[in-house]
Amino acid sequence: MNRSISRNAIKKISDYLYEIPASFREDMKVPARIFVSEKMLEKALSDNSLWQLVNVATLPGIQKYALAMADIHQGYGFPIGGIAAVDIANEGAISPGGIGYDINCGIRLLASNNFFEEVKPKIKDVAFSIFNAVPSGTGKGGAISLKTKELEKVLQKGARYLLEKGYGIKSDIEFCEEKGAFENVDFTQVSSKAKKRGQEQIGTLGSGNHFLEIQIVDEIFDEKAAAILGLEKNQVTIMIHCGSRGLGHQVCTDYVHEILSKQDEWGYNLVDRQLACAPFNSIEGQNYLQAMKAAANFAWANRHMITHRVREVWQSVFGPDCKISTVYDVSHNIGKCEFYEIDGKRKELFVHRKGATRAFGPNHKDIPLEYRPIGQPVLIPGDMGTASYVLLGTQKSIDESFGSICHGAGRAMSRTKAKKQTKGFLLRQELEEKGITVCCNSDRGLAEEAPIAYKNIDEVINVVTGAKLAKKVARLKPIAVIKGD
DNA sequence: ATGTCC
Repeated sequence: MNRSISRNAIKKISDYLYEIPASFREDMKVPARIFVSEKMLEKALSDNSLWQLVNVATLPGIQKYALAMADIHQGYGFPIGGIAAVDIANEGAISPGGIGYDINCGIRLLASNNFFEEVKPKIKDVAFSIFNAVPSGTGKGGAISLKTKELEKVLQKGARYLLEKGYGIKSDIEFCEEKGAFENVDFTQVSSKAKKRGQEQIGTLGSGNHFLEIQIVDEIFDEKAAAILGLEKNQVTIMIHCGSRGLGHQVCTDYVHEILSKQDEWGYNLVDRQLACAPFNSIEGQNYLQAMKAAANFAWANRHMITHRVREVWQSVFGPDCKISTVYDVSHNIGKCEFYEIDGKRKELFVHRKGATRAFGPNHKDIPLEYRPIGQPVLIPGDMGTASYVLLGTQKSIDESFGSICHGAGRAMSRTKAKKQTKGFLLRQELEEKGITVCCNSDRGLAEEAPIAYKNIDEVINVVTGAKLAKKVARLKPIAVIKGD
């Protein structure tokens, strides 16, 4: 099978948009489009990610385009940094690979009411206290332990259940996508094996690229919007990047297995088995949807509990009057039912976002009232030790990319390659020399996430803002990195 | 991403 795609097959539409026409391969139902610069397109051609994007264009019921952003790289079946929307009423298919193994992996940004000068002298103290209060690393649990019935409440009510139990504050929920939970979720679609894996993992960070950073607001691009989001220059923020841990992973594993066994039954003959999908309206499709929603609720509860722990630590270090508030929480691995205009008709689509962040423009009803005039905050982490961005979604993103943009810098090399090319202890030293406190038990874990293993975040951001899918509000710079091994 | 292979 030829998986390489030649540059000649790709048509330039504008400086930030390229297209592989639907005529490129006979099984494509729609064109594949990638929001990218010429320079970054070269990177995308170096792995199988564009072949995967072409495969996505064959998905039953896919509408308009198979889309990818500049942070595209190879994933399970679907590329990471990709978006696919299918018509629910007209043979649309739901695919676990289009959402990813880490269901509702996402970013939460917290704002403290402290400034850099106040935090600087105590940075090691506060960073290591958070490192101790938020368990991290592969397979790690131990923040709290939930009984089966309690875990089931988390699956049904997400972060809202934890708020009822006395963890966190009401505004944490109000400034979270979906207000911290999908409603009316049938949690019985989550296997007992998945539930068991989740019981010890609420309030834990995980490993890989998951992290918690203490940051300062380094630059403001839009003073008015920043004020509405409660951000000022030199203010200290905390960014949490994690997902649904072993529970979400098990949900994906369970349903990929089930759905794979029925491809023939549904008359699907997909070019890559990793694209395995189910008719959206089939029993299996609906069961996966429910399990996916339950796992998403688990992830929101997870970030909510971490927020609670950070707040406790912050107040113990800087005093009880210090405030930690949730600026926003947004997923970048999720599937959602949303309405879009297709050929002049309003249609309900199921939008797969895999390593892609929702970026709704102003006045959308799903944005908190306070933010509605400016648009939805979009939180984009950079690679370790560089910078992260706060952006706002635009109407153009709704019109051109199903209300979505990128999710981060995107990997430029595999974890194994990164480990070979990097000395973890040197990287630790470099970060410390840049004034960044590093809380990580293993140098190997650091090496996997080395900046050279990632694309340049500024370039990725320039593409989405250049294409006017989002607007810049602020740039955040890390002063402490907390991560698992 | 992930009890990094039931």
